[in-house]
Amino acid sequence: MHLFAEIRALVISTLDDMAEAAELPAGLDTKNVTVEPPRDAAHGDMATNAAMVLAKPAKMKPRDIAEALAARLAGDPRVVSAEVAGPGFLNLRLAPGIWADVVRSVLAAPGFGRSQMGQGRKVMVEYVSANPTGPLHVGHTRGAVFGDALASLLDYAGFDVTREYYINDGGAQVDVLARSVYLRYLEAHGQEVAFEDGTYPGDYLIAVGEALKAKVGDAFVDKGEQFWLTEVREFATEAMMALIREDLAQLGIEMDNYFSEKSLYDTGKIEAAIGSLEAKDLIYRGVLEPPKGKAPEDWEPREQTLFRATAYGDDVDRPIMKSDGAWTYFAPDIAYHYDKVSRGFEAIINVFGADHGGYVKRLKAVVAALSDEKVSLDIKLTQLVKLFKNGQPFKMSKRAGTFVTLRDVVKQVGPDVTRFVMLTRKNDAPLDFDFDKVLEQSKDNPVFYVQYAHARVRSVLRKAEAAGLAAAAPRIEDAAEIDLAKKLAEWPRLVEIAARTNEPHRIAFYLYELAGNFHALWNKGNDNPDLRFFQEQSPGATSEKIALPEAVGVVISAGLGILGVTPVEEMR
RNA sequence: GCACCCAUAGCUCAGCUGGAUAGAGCGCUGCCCUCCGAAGGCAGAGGUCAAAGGUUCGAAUCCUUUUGGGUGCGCCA
Repeated sequence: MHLFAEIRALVISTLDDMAEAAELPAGLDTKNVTVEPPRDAAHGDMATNAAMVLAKPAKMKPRDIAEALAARLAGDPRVVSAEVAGPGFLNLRLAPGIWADVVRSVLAAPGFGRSQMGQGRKVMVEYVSANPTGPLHVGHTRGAVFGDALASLLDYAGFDVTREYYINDGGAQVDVLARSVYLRYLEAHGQEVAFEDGTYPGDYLIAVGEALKAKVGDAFVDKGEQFWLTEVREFATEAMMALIREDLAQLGIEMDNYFSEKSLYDTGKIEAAIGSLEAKDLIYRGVLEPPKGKAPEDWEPREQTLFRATAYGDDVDRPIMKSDGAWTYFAPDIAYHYDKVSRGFEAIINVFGADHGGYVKRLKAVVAALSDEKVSLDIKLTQLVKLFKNGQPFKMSKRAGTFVTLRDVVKQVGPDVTRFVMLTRKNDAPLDFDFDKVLEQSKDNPVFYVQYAHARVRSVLRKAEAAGLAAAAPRIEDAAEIDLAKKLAEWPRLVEIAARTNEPHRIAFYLYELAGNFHALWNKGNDNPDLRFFQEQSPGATSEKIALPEAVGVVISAGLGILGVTPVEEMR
């Protein structure tokens, strides 16, 4: 039951009736007609802007349309009253029984709030995609959680979602990794080594060096790079990816696919992708202007092979081949997105760190060009995470060895808290993460507040179960009960808004509000025993009362499920 | 120099394909809590939505310009 969709459908069909009866011109576009909860509860249960949206194309006064619409809507059994207000809003009051219907439908079948808006369309969410050169750190954590929750959200909204990780194993940085592992390997053989600039000195490679020794013995000792680089690179990359998969597993993240950049080279895939662009006359040889104001001291004009990105909204054309004839990093990116498009995804979403903002336009240009603008690409940038401990900023430094890994965070606060907190901000807003505050048990900690509401629900239901009682037809009468049921009715609508905007944080904020309404009702029960869910004297009344909290529990678990957070049965 | 993101209450932040008197938490002020569901509750004050123009029946939301902060900018991925 999607109450807002139902009432909107009622409004639209009523408008059609009016057109039929010549009260409105025929063929009006109703796509901008909305039915939404009014900001002020005094305005009723729902409001529609139909009259204002249609006034101009119908060449009528908004109030005239609104009044005619109101007269017809009032005939529907679900509508108690329809009043014209303000500039032409139509405020609807719904039959009191409707809130009990909402609660009943939450309990009637699993999946209340699941949407078909995706219609099974294939969408890819690419996220994390960290270089395979070390463990994931906090910055990656946010992208990982965001991408994963977004993927779940889209799945919940009826899309066919693929979660994918792009392994940057084709560039120079995996050579650096290989050399670093080689040094650890020599170390494992008892040699003294020095980590120069441009190598990774992290301790996490010690075990990899030892594992390499266990595998190949002394075969590579004191040999030139040409003897070992390829093999060590492969060995090291695999070791890093194993590490990263474990990191992701700590957060409950499981990718559907890991896509290797290296697999694009020497297989003709890059050539095929570039060829596709060439066929559209989007590849040419040319010379770029130097960027102004950046003072490139060694700038010299140079002819390069370029992709005509400006044809699709980018600021400049982008080089795809170096002067030595090798591909630039951008070429495999083109091939990778060519591959995504050819796998039949209708929508592609990439989750990047905010420092990759500069690539947004060129990638959009690539996808638009490759798909003839048929495939949409949305790039979500996640902003920085600032760490705090007891309110004090916590500085990260690789050099000082104080950089915080994903594993550190999960170890300290657990996967559920990590995930929820990472989603309590919009993706493009910076996030403060305080190791102490996120564990605080108080109202200003959303994680606790939402979990506490769920725990209270479970506690009530356990108590009822122990007394042999189950939920019966709900009675929703008190204002606090109605507010809570109304909030439940908003859930399907909220899911669709969140999915349409690719913004899973809206789920977290909704859950906080839902928990707030639930706690408010609970608190009212403190003063007014009639509002308690468990009625000591009356099993029948208890059965009627517990339907509402049970429904709240269902929606909270569904919402937390999207966020990847486990709902708790009790607090600690 | 250019591009992208951001700017909302003292603080941290929400704000729906543009909707009515812009919301929440913290902090602040006042009241309530011997017991019954207080790891609290209720109520209140607090705003030039960075600034100025524009679009429209209607703008925090869309467009332009300006200011302030962040990120990035040809043979590094």
